[in-house]
Amino acid sequence: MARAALSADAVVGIALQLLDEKGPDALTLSAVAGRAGVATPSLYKHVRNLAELRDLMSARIMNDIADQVGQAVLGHSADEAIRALMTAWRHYARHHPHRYAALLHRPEPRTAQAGQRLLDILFATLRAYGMTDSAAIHAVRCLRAVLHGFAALEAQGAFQLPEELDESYELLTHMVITGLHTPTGSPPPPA
Amino acid sequence: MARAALSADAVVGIALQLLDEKGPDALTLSAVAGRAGVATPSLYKHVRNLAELRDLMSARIMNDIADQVGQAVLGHSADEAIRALMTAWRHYARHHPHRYAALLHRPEPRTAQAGQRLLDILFATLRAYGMTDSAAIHAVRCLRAVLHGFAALEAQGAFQLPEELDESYELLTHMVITGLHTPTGSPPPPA
DNA sequence: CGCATCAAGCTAATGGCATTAGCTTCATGG
DNA sequence: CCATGAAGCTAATGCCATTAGCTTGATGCG
Repeated sequence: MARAALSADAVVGIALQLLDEKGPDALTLSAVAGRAGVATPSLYKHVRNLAELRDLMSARIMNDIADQVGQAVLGHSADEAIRALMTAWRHYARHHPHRYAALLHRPEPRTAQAGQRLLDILFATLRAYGMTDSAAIHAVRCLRAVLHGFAALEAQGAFQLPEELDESYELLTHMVITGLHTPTGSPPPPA
Repeated sequence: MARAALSADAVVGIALQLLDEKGPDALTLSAVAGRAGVATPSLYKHVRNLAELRDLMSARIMNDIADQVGQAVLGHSADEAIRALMTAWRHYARHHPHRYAALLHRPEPRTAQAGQRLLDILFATLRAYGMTDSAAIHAVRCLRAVLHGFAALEAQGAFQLPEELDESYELLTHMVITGLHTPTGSPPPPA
Protein backbone atom coordinates (compact mmCIF):
# COMPACT_ATOMS: atom_id res chain seq x y z
CA MET A 1 0.00 0.00 0.00
CA ALA A 2 0.96 3.61 -0.40
CA ARG A 3 0.11 6.55 1.81
CA ALA A 4 -3.04 5.88 3.79
CA ALA A 5 -4.89 9.07 2.93
CA LEU A 6 -8.20 9.41 1.15
CA SER A 7 -10.54 6.50 0.51
CA ALA A 8 -13.74 5.97 -1.43
CA ASP A 9 -15.69 6.11 1.81
CA ALA A 10 -14.03 9.36 2.80
CA VAL A 11 -14.84 10.89 -0.60
CA VAL A 12 -18.47 9.85 -0.20
CA GLY A 13 -18.53 11.37 3.25
CA ILE A 14 -17.19 14.68 2.03
CA ALA A 15 -19.64 14.67 -0.86
CA LEU A 16 -22.57 14.06 1.50
CA GLN A 17 -21.43 16.87 3.75
CA LEU A 18 -21.25 19.17 0.76
CA LEU A 19 -24.70 18.06 -0.37
CA ASP A 20 -26.16 18.78 3.06
CA GLU A 21 -24.63 22.22 3.28
CA LYS A 22 -24.91 23.61 -0.22
CA GLY A 23 -27.46 21.53 -2.07
CA PRO A 24 -27.29 19.29 -5.11
CA ASP A 25 -26.11 21.94 -7.58
CA ALA A 26 -22.96 22.54 -5.55
CA LEU A 27 -21.98 18.89 -5.70
CA THR A 28 -19.10 19.03 -8.16
CA LEU A 29 -15.90 17.05 -8.21
CA SER A 30 -13.95 20.28 -7.91
CA ALA A 31 -15.78 21.16 -4.72
CA VAL A 32 -15.30 17.69 -3.26
CA ALA A 33 -11.61 17.76 -4.18
CA GLY A 34 -11.25 21.19 -2.62
CA ARG A 35 -12.65 19.97 0.69
CA ALA A 36 -10.50 16.89 0.54
CA GLY A 37 -7.41 19.05 0.03
CA VAL A 38 -6.60 17.31 -3.21
CA ALA A 39 -6.56 18.08 -6.94
CA THR A 40 -9.71 17.14 -8.83
CA PRO A 41 -8.24 14.32 -10.93
CA SER A 42 -6.97 12.62 -7.78
CA LEU A 43 -10.54 11.69 -6.91
CA TYR A 44 -10.55 9.28 -9.83
CA LYS A 45 -8.17 7.06 -7.84
CA HIS A 46 -11.05 6.35 -5.47
CA VAL A 47 -14.19 6.72 -7.56
CA ARG A 48 -14.77 5.83 -11.20
CA ASN A 49 -16.59 9.06 -12.05
CA LEU A 50 -19.28 11.43 -10.85
CA ALA A 51 -22.06 8.98 -11.67
CA GLU A 52 -20.49 6.32 -9.48
CA LEU A 53 -20.00 8.83 -6.69
CA ARG A 54 -23.72 9.55 -6.84
CA ASP A 55 -24.46 5.84 -6.73
CA LEU A 56 -22.25 5.41 -3.69
CA MET A 57 -23.87 8.38 -1.99
CA SER A 58 -27.31 6.96 -2.68
CA ALA A 59 -26.34 3.58 -1.26
CA ARG A 60 -24.95 5.19 1.87
CA ILE A 61 -28.10 7.24 2.35
CA MET A 62 -30.27 4.16 1.91
CA ASN A 63 -28.17 2.31 4.46
CA ASP A 64 -28.47 5.19 6.92
CA ILE A 65 -32.24 5.15 6.56
CA ALA A 66 -32.27 1.39 7.05
CA ASP A 67 -30.16 1.81 10.19
CA GLN A 68 -32.40 4.45 11.68
CA VAL A 69 -35.66 2.78 10.73
CA GLY A 70 -34.38 -0.58 11.90
CA GLN A 71 -33.37 0.94 15.21
CA ALA A 72 -36.74 2.60 15.57
CA VAL A 73 -38.83 -0.54 15.18
CA LEU A 74 -36.77 -2.53 17.67
CA GLY A 75 -38.97 -3.71 20.50
CA HIS A 76 -42.17 -2.70 18.77
CA SER A 77 -44.72 -4.79 16.97
CA ALA A 78 -47.75 -4.31 14.73
CA ASP A 79 -49.32 -0.84 15.05
CA GLU A 80 -46.60 0.43 17.34
CA ALA A 81 -43.95 -0.75 14.91
CA ILE A 82 -45.71 0.96 12.01
CA ARG A 83 -45.86 4.19 13.99
CA ALA A 84 -42.19 3.99 14.92
CA LEU A 85 -41.21 3.17 11.37
CA MET A 86 -43.19 6.00 9.84
CA THR A 87 -41.90 8.48 12.40
CA ALA A 88 -38.29 7.48 11.81
CA TRP A 89 -38.63 7.61 8.03
CA ARG A 90 -40.11 11.08 8.06
CA HIS A 91 -37.58 12.19 10.63
CA TYR A 92 -34.73 11.30 8.30
CA ALA A 93 -36.23 13.08 5.33
CA ARG A 94 -36.96 16.20 7.39
CA HIS A 95 -33.44 16.41 8.77
CA HIS A 96 -31.62 15.53 5.56
CA PRO A 97 -33.80 16.84 2.75
CA HIS A 98 -31.04 17.01 0.17
CA ARG A 99 -29.90 13.51 0.97
CA TYR A 100 -33.41 12.18 0.73
CA ALA A 101 -33.85 13.84 -2.66
CA ALA A 102 -30.54 12.35 -3.82
CA LEU A 103 -31.79 8.79 -3.35
CA LEU A 104 -31.72 6.81 -6.56
CA HIS A 105 -34.64 4.42 -6.87
CA ARG A 106 -33.83 2.82 -10.19
CA PRO A 107 -32.43 -0.67 -9.81
CA GLU A 108 -28.81 0.32 -9.25
CA PRO A 109 -27.05 -2.58 -7.49
CA ARG A 110 -25.49 -0.77 -4.55
CA THR A 111 -28.56 1.21 -3.57
CA ALA A 112 -30.77 -1.80 -4.29
CA GLN A 113 -28.84 -3.92 -1.84
CA ALA A 114 -29.25 -1.30 0.87
CA GLY A 115 -32.89 -0.97 -0.13
CA GLN A 116 -33.33 -4.68 0.44
CA ARG A 117 -32.39 -4.21 4.08
CA LEU A 118 -35.18 -1.69 4.32
CA LEU A 119 -37.61 -4.02 2.54
CA ASP A 120 -36.73 -6.78 4.97
CA ILE A 121 -37.66 -4.49 7.83
CA LEU A 122 -40.99 -3.65 6.21
CA PHE A 123 -41.79 -7.30 5.55
CA ALA A 124 -40.86 -8.25 9.08
CA THR A 125 -43.10 -5.53 10.45
CA LEU A 126 -46.03 -6.71 8.36
CA ARG A 127 -45.62 -10.26 9.63
CA ALA A 128 -47.43 -9.15 12.77
CA TYR A 129 -50.53 -8.65 10.63
CA GLY A 130 -50.38 -12.23 9.43
CA MET A 131 -49.67 -11.31 5.84
CA THR A 132 -48.31 -14.02 3.59
CA ASP A 133 -46.33 -13.83 0.35
CA SER A 134 -48.45 -12.04 -2.17
CA ALA A 135 -50.48 -9.98 0.27
CA ALA A 136 -47.30 -8.88 1.97
CA ILE A 137 -45.76 -7.76 -1.32
CA HIS A 138 -48.73 -5.59 -2.14
CA ALA A 139 -48.90 -4.18 1.38
CA VAL A 140 -45.20 -3.35 1.37
CA ARG A 141 -45.57 -1.50 -1.90
CA CYS A 142 -48.42 0.56 -0.48
CA LEU A 143 -46.35 1.30 2.57
CA ARG A 144 -43.41 2.37 0.43
CA ALA A 145 -45.62 4.63 -1.64
CA VAL A 146 -47.02 6.32 1.44
CA LEU A 147 -43.67 6.71 3.14
CA HIS A 148 -41.82 7.91 0.09
CA GLY A 149 -44.59 10.18 -1.14
CA PHE A 150 -44.89 12.15 2.05
CA ALA A 151 -41.16 12.24 2.70
CA ALA A 152 -40.29 13.32 -0.83
CA LEU A 153 -42.92 16.05 -0.93
CA GLU A 154 -41.99 17.39 2.49
CA ALA A 155 -38.26 17.25 1.75
CA GLN A 156 -38.84 19.30 -1.38
CA GLY A 157 -40.99 21.83 0.41
CA ALA A 158 -44.09 20.92 -1.55
CA PHE A 159 -46.44 21.43 1.40
CA GLN A 160 -47.53 24.84 2.60
CA LEU A 161 -48.84 25.68 6.09
CA PRO A 162 -46.00 23.84 7.90
CA GLU A 163 -47.57 24.20 11.33
CA GLU A 164 -50.10 21.48 10.64
CA LEU A 165 -47.83 18.93 9.00
CA ASP A 166 -47.61 16.75 12.08
CA GLU A 167 -51.38 16.44 12.09
CA SER A 168 -51.41 15.45 8.44
CA TYR A 169 -48.85 12.76 9.08
CA GLU A 170 -50.87 11.55 12.03
CA LEU A 171 -53.86 11.14 9.72
CA LEU A 172 -51.72 9.33 7.18
CA THR A 173 -50.44 6.99 9.87
CA HIS A 174 -53.97 6.33 10.97
CA MET A 175 -55.00 5.58 7.41
CA VAL A 176 -52.17 3.09 6.96
CA ILE A 177 -52.85 1.28 10.21
CA THR A 178 -56.55 1.10 9.46
CA GLY A 179 -55.76 -0.20 6.01
CA LEU A 180 -53.55 -2.93 7.42
CA HIS A 181 -56.40 -4.11 9.64
CA THR A 182 -59.02 -4.05 6.89
CA PRO A 183 -59.38 -7.22 4.81
CA THR A 184 -58.65 -6.65 1.14
CA GLY A 185 -62.07 -7.45 -0.22
CA SER A 186 -64.15 -5.58 2.32
CA PRO A 187 -66.45 -2.88 0.97
CA PRO A 188 -66.10 0.68 2.20
CA PRO A 189 -68.30 1.47 5.21
CA PRO A 190 -71.30 3.73 4.58
CA ALA A 191 -70.99 7.42 5.29
CA MET B 1 -42.43 41.79 -34.58
CA ALA B 2 -39.82 39.98 -36.56
CA ARG B 3 -39.92 36.55 -38.20
CA ALA B 4 -42.54 34.37 -36.60
CA ALA B 5 -40.33 31.39 -35.92
CA LEU B 6 -39.53 29.79 -32.60
CA SER B 7 -41.29 30.66 -29.37
CA ALA B 8 -40.83 29.85 -25.73
CA ASP B 9 -43.67 27.34 -25.94
CA ALA B 10 -42.09 25.67 -28.95
CA VAL B 11 -38.75 25.40 -27.17
CA VAL B 12 -40.47 23.81 -24.18
CA GLY B 13 -42.22 21.38 -26.51
CA ILE B 14 -38.99 20.33 -28.16
CA ALA B 15 -37.32 19.96 -24.78
CA LEU B 16 -40.14 17.73 -23.53
CA GLN B 17 -39.93 15.59 -26.64
CA LEU B 18 -36.20 15.21 -26.10
CA LEU B 19 -36.76 14.35 -22.45
CA ASP B 20 -39.27 11.66 -23.38
CA GLU B 21 -37.03 10.08 -25.97
CA LYS B 22 -33.57 10.27 -24.48
CA GLY B 23 -33.98 10.88 -20.79
CA PRO B 24 -32.94 13.69 -18.49
CA ASP B 25 -29.20 13.49 -19.13
CA ALA B 26 -29.73 14.19 -22.82
CA LEU B 27 -31.58 17.40 -22.10
CA THR B 28 -28.98 20.00 -23.08
CA LEU B 29 -29.43 23.33 -24.75
CA SER B 30 -27.28 22.12 -27.63
CA ALA B 31 -29.61 19.20 -28.22
CA VAL B 32 -32.71 21.37 -28.03
CA ALA B 33 -31.16 23.89 -30.40
CA GLY B 34 -30.21 21.11 -32.78
CA ARG B 35 -33.79 19.86 -32.96
CA ALA B 36 -35.06 23.38 -33.36
CA GLY B 37 -32.69 23.91 -36.28
CA VAL B 38 -31.08 26.84 -34.57
CA ALA B 39 -27.74 27.71 -32.98
CA THR B 40 -27.54 27.22 -29.23
CA PRO B 41 -27.31 30.89 -28.20
CA SER B 42 -30.47 31.66 -30.14
CA LEU B 43 -32.49 29.82 -27.50
CA TYR B 44 -31.70 32.63 -25.09
CA LYS B 45 -34.02 34.85 -27.08
CA HIS B 46 -36.91 32.71 -25.84
CA VAL B 47 -35.78 31.36 -22.48
CA ARG B 48 -33.66 33.02 -19.82
CA ASN B 49 -31.46 29.98 -19.22
CA LEU B 50 -31.53 26.23 -18.66
CA ALA B 51 -32.97 26.58 -15.18
CA GLU B 52 -35.91 28.57 -16.50
CA LEU B 53 -36.44 26.04 -19.28
CA ARG B 54 -36.71 23.35 -16.61
CA ASP B 55 -39.18 25.46 -14.69
CA LEU B 56 -41.30 25.95 -17.79
CA MET B 57 -41.16 22.24 -18.56
CA SER B 58 -42.24 21.41 -15.03
CA ALA B 59 -45.15 23.84 -15.22
CA ARG B 60 -46.28 22.36 -18.52
CA ILE B 61 -46.10 18.84 -17.12
CA MET B 62 -48.09 19.84 -14.08
CA ASN B 63 -50.71 21.44 -16.31
CA ASP B 64 -50.91 18.31 -18.44
CA ILE B 65 -51.48 16.19 -15.35
CA ALA B 66 -54.13 18.62 -14.16
CA ASP B 67 -55.81 18.41 -17.58
CA GLN B 68 -55.85 14.63 -17.64
CA VAL B 69 -56.85 14.18 -14.02
CA GLY B 70 -59.49 16.86 -14.34
CA GLN B 71 -60.88 15.16 -17.41
CA ALA B 72 -60.90 11.80 -15.65
CA VAL B 73 -62.94 12.89 -12.66
CA LEU B 74 -65.61 14.57 -14.77
CA GLY B 75 -68.97 12.99 -14.13
CA HIS B 76 -67.75 10.98 -11.16
CA SER B 77 -68.18 11.60 -7.49
CA ALA B 78 -66.86 10.27 -4.20
CA ASP B 79 -65.34 6.78 -4.47
CA GLU B 80 -65.71 6.68 -8.23
CA ALA B 81 -64.01 10.04 -8.54
CA ILE B 82 -61.14 8.87 -6.33
CA ARG B 83 -60.72 5.77 -8.45
CA ALA B 84 -60.75 7.78 -11.68
CA LEU B 85 -58.32 10.31 -10.27
CA MET B 86 -55.88 7.70 -9.04
CA THR B 87 -56.04 5.79 -12.30
CA ALA B 88 -55.41 8.89 -14.38
CA TRP B 89 -52.52 10.02 -12.20
CA ARG B 90 -50.76 6.69 -12.38
CA HIS B 91 -51.49 6.48 -16.09
CA TYR B 92 -49.64 9.72 -16.71
CA ALA B 93 -46.61 8.68 -14.70
CA ARG B 94 -46.46 5.28 -16.40
CA HIS B 95 -46.60 6.73 -19.88
CA HIS B 96 -44.30 9.69 -19.28
CA PRO B 97 -41.86 8.50 -16.64
CA HIS B 98 -39.16 11.04 -17.47
CA ARG B 99 -41.64 13.88 -17.44
CA TYR B 100 -43.02 12.77 -14.11
CA ALA B 101 -39.52 12.62 -12.66
CA ALA B 102 -38.80 16.12 -14.01
CA LEU B 103 -41.58 17.67 -11.95
CA LEU B 104 -40.29 20.31 -9.56
CA HIS B 105 -42.13 20.33 -6.27
CA ARG B 106 -40.39 23.20 -4.57
CA PRO B 107 -42.48 26.35 -4.51
CA GLU B 108 -41.53 27.64 -7.93
CA PRO B 109 -44.24 30.08 -9.07
CA ARG B 110 -45.04 28.64 -12.49
CA THR B 111 -45.29 25.03 -11.40
CA ALA B 112 -47.03 26.07 -8.19
CA GLN B 113 -49.77 27.79 -10.15
CA ALA B 114 -50.35 24.67 -12.23
CA GLY B 115 -50.21 22.63 -9.06
CA GLN B 116 -52.96 24.75 -7.60
CA ARG B 117 -55.25 23.60 -10.40
CA LEU B 118 -54.55 20.06 -9.34
CA LEU B 119 -55.11 20.88 -5.68
CA ASP B 120 -58.46 22.42 -6.58
CA ILE B 121 -59.46 19.16 -8.22
CA LEU B 122 -58.44 17.18 -5.16
CA PHE B 123 -60.32 19.49 -2.81
CA ALA B 124 -63.39 19.38 -5.01
CA THR B 125 -63.29 15.60 -5.04
CA LEU B 126 -63.06 15.44 -1.27
CA ARG B 127 -66.08 17.67 -0.89
CA ALA B 128 -68.22 14.60 -1.56
CA TYR B 129 -66.96 13.18 1.73
CA GLY B 130 -68.17 16.21 3.63
CA MET B 131 -64.72 17.38 4.58
CA THR B 132 -64.34 20.96 5.74
CA ASP B 133 -61.33 23.24 5.83
CA SER B 134 -58.76 21.69 8.09
CA ALA B 135 -59.83 18.09 7.58
CA ALA B 136 -59.77 18.60 3.83
CA ILE B 137 -56.23 20.00 3.95
CA HIS B 138 -54.94 16.99 5.83
CA ALA B 139 -56.81 14.56 3.59
CA VAL B 140 -55.50 16.23 0.44
CA ARG B 141 -51.96 15.98 1.76
CA CYS B 142 -52.41 12.27 2.39
CA LEU B 143 -53.84 11.83 -1.06
CA ARG B 144 -50.92 13.69 -2.60
CA ALA B 145 -48.46 11.55 -0.68
CA VAL B 146 -50.10 8.33 -1.85
CA LEU B 147 -50.42 9.46 -5.46
CA HIS B 148 -46.95 10.90 -5.73
CA GLY B 149 -45.24 8.10 -3.83
CA PHE B 150 -46.56 5.32 -6.02
CA ALA B 151 -46.18 7.29 -9.25
CA ALA B 152 -42.64 8.41 -8.47
CA LEU B 153 -41.49 4.94 -7.45
CA GLU B 154 -43.10 3.26 -10.44
CA ALA B 155 -41.79 5.91 -12.87
CA GLN B 156 -38.28 5.30 -11.57
CA GLY B 157 -38.59 1.55 -11.82
CA ALA B 158 -38.32 1.05 -8.07
CA PHE B 159 -40.78 -1.85 -8.03
CA GLN B 160 -39.90 -5.35 -9.11
CA LEU B 161 -42.35 -8.03 -10.28
CA PRO B 162 -44.19 -5.72 -12.70
CA GLU B 163 -46.94 -8.24 -13.39
CA GLU B 164 -48.61 -7.61 -10.05
CA LEU B 165 -48.40 -3.83 -9.96
CA ASP B 166 -52.04 -3.35 -10.90
CA GLU B 167 -53.07 -5.40 -7.90
CA SER B 168 -50.87 -3.35 -5.60
CA TYR B 169 -52.44 -0.17 -6.88
CA GLU B 170 -55.86 -1.64 -6.41
CA LEU B 171 -55.00 -2.30 -2.79
CA LEU B 172 -53.68 1.23 -2.39
CA THR B 173 -56.87 2.62 -3.89
CA HIS B 174 -58.90 0.51 -1.52
CA MET B 175 -56.87 1.77 1.40
CA VAL B 176 -57.41 5.39 0.42
CA ILE B 177 -61.13 5.00 -0.05
CA THR B 178 -61.48 3.15 3.23
CA GLY B 179 -59.45 5.86 4.90
CA LEU B 180 -61.70 8.57 3.53
CA HIS B 181 -64.73 6.81 4.99
CA THR B 182 -63.19 6.21 8.40
CA PRO B 183 -63.60 9.01 10.98
CA THR B 184 -60.30 10.45 12.11
CA GLY B 185 -60.47 9.44 15.76
CA SER B 186 -61.74 5.91 15.32
CA PRO B 187 -59.59 3.14 16.74
CA PRO B 188 -58.28 0.39 14.48
CA PRO B 189 -60.55 -2.63 14.28
CA PRO B 190 -59.38 -5.77 16.06
CA ALA B 191 -57.60 -8.47 14.08
C1' DC C 1 20.15 -2.11 3.98
C1' DG C 2 18.73 -1.22 -0.78
C1' DC C 3 15.71 -1.63 -4.41
C1' DA C 4 11.52 -2.62 -7.29
C1' DT C 5 6.71 -1.82 -7.06
C1' DC C 6 2.60 0.49 -7.13
C1' DA C 7 -1.03 3.17 -5.08
C1' DA C 8 -2.03 7.89 -4.72
C1' DG C 9 -0.97 12.11 -5.85
C1' DC C 10 0.22 15.78 -9.40
C1' DT C 11 0.10 18.86 -13.88
C1' DA C 12 -1.37 19.41 -18.52
C1' DA C 13 -4.61 18.81 -22.00
C1' DT C 14 -9.22 17.85 -24.15
C1' DG C 15 -13.91 18.43 -25.14
C1' DG C 16 -18.64 19.51 -23.88
C1' DC C 17 -21.54 22.61 -21.92
C1' DA C 18 -23.95 27.09 -20.48
C1' DT C 19 -23.65 31.63 -20.97
C1' DT C 20 -22.40 36.48 -22.66
C1' DA C 21 -21.13 40.02 -26.12
C1' DG C 22 -21.74 42.03 -30.11
C1' DC C 23 -22.88 41.81 -35.02
C1' DT C 24 -26.44 40.90 -38.98
C1' DT C 25 -30.79 40.51 -41.08
C1' DC C 26 -35.29 41.05 -42.24
C1' DA C 27 -40.32 41.74 -41.42
C1' DT C 28 -43.06 45.39 -40.05
C1' DG C 29 -45.13 49.86 -38.85
C1' DG C 30 -45.09 54.62 -39.85
C1' DC D 1 -38.98 53.94 -48.10
C1' DC D 2 -36.73 53.90 -43.96
C1' DA D 3 -36.06 53.19 -38.84
C1' DT D 4 -36.78 49.72 -35.48
C1' DG D 5 -36.32 45.79 -32.97
C1' DA D 6 -36.94 40.91 -32.58
C1' DA D 7 -34.57 36.80 -33.75
C1' DG D 8 -30.91 34.89 -35.57
C1' DC D 9 -25.69 34.30 -36.02
C1' DT D 10 -20.43 33.79 -34.79
C1' DA D 11 -16.88 34.32 -31.47
C1' DA D 12 -15.28 34.04 -26.99
C1' DT D 13 -15.22 32.80 -21.93
C1' DG D 14 -15.10 29.89 -18.14
C1' DC D 15 -16.48 25.89 -15.58
C1' DC D 16 -16.69 21.12 -15.38
C1' DA D 17 -15.70 16.09 -16.07
C1' DT D 18 -12.54 13.21 -17.78
C1' DT D 19 -8.04 11.21 -19.67
C1' DA D 20 -2.97 10.81 -20.24
C1' DG D 21 1.17 10.57 -18.46
C1' DC D 22 4.57 11.91 -14.90
C1' DT D 23 6.28 11.96 -9.73
C1' DT D 24 6.68 10.37 -5.18
C1' DG D 25 7.00 7.88 -1.26
C1' DA D 26 5.65 3.91 1.64
C1' DT D 27 6.18 -0.91 1.65
C1' DG D 28 7.56 -5.61 1.06
C1' DC D 29 11.24 -8.55 -0.41
C1' DG D 30 15.85 -9.92 -1.33
